[in-house]
Amino acid sequence: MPTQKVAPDSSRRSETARRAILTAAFDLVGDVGYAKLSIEGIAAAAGVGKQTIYRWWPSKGALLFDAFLALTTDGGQDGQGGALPDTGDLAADLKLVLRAVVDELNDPRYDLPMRALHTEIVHDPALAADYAKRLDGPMRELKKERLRAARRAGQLAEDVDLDVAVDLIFGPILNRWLQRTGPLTHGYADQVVDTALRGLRPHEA
Amino acid sequence: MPTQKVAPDSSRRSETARRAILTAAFDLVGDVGYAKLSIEGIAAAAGVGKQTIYRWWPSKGALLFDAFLALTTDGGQDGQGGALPDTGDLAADLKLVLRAVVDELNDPRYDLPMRALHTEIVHDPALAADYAKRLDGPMRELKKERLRAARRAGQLAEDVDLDVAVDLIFGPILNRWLQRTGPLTHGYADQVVDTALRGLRPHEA
Amino acid sequence: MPTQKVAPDSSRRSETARRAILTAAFDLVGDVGYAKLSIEGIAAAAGVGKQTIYRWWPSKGALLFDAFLALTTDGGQDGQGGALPDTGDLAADLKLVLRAVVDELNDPRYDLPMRALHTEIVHDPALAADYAKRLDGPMRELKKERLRAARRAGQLAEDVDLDVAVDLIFGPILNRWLQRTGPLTHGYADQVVDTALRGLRPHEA
Amino acid sequence: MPTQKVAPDSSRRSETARRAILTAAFDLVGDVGYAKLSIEGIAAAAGVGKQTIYRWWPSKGALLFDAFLALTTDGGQDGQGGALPDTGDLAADLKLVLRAVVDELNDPRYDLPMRALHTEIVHDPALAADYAKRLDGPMRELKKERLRAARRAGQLAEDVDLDVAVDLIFGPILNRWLQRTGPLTHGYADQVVDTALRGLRPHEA
DNA sequence: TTGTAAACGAGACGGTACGTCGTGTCTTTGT
DNA sequence: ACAAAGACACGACGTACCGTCTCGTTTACAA
Repeated sequence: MPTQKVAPDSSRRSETARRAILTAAFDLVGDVGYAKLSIEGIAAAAGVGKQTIYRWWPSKGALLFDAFLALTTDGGQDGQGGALPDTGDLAADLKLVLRAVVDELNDPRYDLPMRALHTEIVHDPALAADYAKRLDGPMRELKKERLRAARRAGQLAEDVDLDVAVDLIFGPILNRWLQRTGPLTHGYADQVVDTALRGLRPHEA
Repeated sequence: MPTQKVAPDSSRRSETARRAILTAAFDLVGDVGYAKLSIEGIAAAAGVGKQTIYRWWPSKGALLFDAFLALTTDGGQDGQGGALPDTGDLAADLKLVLRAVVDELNDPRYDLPMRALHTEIVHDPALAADYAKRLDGPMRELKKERLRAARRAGQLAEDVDLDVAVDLIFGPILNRWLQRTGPLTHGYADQVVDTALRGLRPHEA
Repeated sequence: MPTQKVAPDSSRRSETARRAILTAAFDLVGDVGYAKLSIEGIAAAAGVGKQTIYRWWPSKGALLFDAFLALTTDGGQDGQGGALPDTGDLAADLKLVLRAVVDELNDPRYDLPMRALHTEIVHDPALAADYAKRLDGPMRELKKERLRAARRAGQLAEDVDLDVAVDLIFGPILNRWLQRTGPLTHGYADQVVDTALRGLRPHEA
Repeated sequence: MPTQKVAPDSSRRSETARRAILTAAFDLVGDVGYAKLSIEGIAAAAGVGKQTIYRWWPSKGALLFDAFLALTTDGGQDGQGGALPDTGDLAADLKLVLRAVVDELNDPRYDLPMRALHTEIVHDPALAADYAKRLDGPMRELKKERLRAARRAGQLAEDVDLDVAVDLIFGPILNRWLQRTGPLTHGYADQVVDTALRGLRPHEA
């Protein structure tokens, strides 16, 4: 099997500059926030000419997205081989995952960059599509895979739409984080999982 | 019944200018989008000096919020007397409401302004608090009221946290709208309601 | 002899406000300089509404002029009874006067206000006319009077134009002060008087 | 003879922009006057960004000065080779020069710009120093050179300070122009020269 | 003595310009 | 050919004042 190497945009391209830019972008947005994040600032922080940024990224959002992708997928491999845990207990596994998500969203190191990225996505359909394909898509597939396994194990209704299920489980956490409508805690994560699995209706008998 | 008079911020304040600004802000954000929305532009469109905006609003977000509040609460009374429908059939009622939400989110007249407002809220905790108190809060209360009625009618489990329930029902729609992870249709709204009410687990016998 | 009282512009006019404004204007221009002098600042410093200034003065220059007139003519009466000294020695008398002028121009308390007033005069012909009539005119008359006396005493050529003579004596000092083309000293004043009186040509035998 | 090339402030600097700015500044001040002269207006008239002005000039006065220098020294070379006329008749030569000065000061094309420049010099010591060195200084040297020649020819007293002499001859014209204390005519110029040369005292026998 | 009309302090208003910052493009000068 | 550097035209920022315009509140004259 041939080594699957991601082709660089150009053989001429300076890998040094690329990494410096991505790192600077990620760090800067964490420091100064989304509103004060500027291409100029990123270039200066990266020790790079502005043109080098404009040459390779079409928009601040795209750069932010790449920065995010590069610096979160780096050490751990969230999206590649990282399947969701499967101990057989769906609720427990989901709680584990959701608690991890909650922790990440509460981590100030990721909070600002993720909010920034989120904003760009909200306003840029092209970026949203890219996001759906390269970040949300793979993640969602992993989640659906876990649910499929649960269904096979008889822990999930046959007629449940897996996408809706994923939305039901992960949507509320994201919203509470974005809009700060309440504290984002492990307890809340557990409640969401339990409620989503069980449903809102009274338990029959 | 005493005259219900809203106290103005200042007796000196020009109501004409205030309304012109709010209208211009709302209209402009719909025209040019969030990224190109400028105080300068709003002032020009409103026929107003910039200082008049800076004098009364602390940030672009606050202005946007007020504009949103003033121009959506105006004709219809969303938050005051507008209780959620209660026909006795919880699922049907929720679907009705959610479909209305979907329609609104799909209305290009509201799409851009709402995205803009959302972005400001995401990045400004103070504004988020204001939003929680003045917009989301009352709405949420109405929703919870409907759920309480359903619970009294035995259509809702006694031990369900109402806030979590609201999040479960309304969160997914908001997310799909923001991130464009899929088409925002009546069908999707129905699916969310059904799944949320019934739960993900297999139906017991 | 009836008291020669200057009629106020209006019986309603507040003398308190008027004096506060003139004082504030003079003091402020000395503090912050001409460029940063603002009507708004004067009003604030005087504890007065802006309109009270606009009501009584047509321009910043006019106000500055009045302030100057009021606060320099106050204690000593420069223009009324203050004839130039006449000891019989024209050169000595002129040197005395010129040295006093030099001292005044070197006094930081008067430097900035006078420069400000000068600037307004240079750019505003109407103000220049007013200045010529109310400040420069009387002063010049006094100077010419002294020169007339000198002429009667045979110390001045019969055919000398007195206005030109005054210009010749006082012009150079003013210029050196304004343009800082050299140090403004008593010695310079003496040189100017001597040279002006004697002329540039070689002394005949 | 080596090419005498003035070093630009920076190799990167756009000569086009520089000239456009200087020209626009000079023209604008002539059109709208000193009070209404704005950097913004100059930039617009020059088809240039404001920053390009702020980048290269520390103040409006400095820009005005450069504009003046560039646009008056351009065609004719006022300061370089332009020695004062020397026909042997000092009075006649001085009258010629002074009449030319009078004409220039009366030329509406130069009146407003010169008043503006004068004002900036009066209020800005740094600019005054620059002016003394680059404009007034060379001019004054030419004048003094002519006077030195006259002295050598026995037409000037040996003990006369040449700076004072220059002040005496040129000061009055400048003052009358600035303060409009009288009409600025050739006749006045002649009178000043005659009086300055002859002195105010009676002609001895 | 009491209106009443002005001048007053305060300050909001529509504007203009300020001086700064960031945009995205372009040019210059090394590698 | 790409990169660092940075000038450029442009546009928006948030601030300071402009001169005009109400607002109540004194204040002094006239009824």
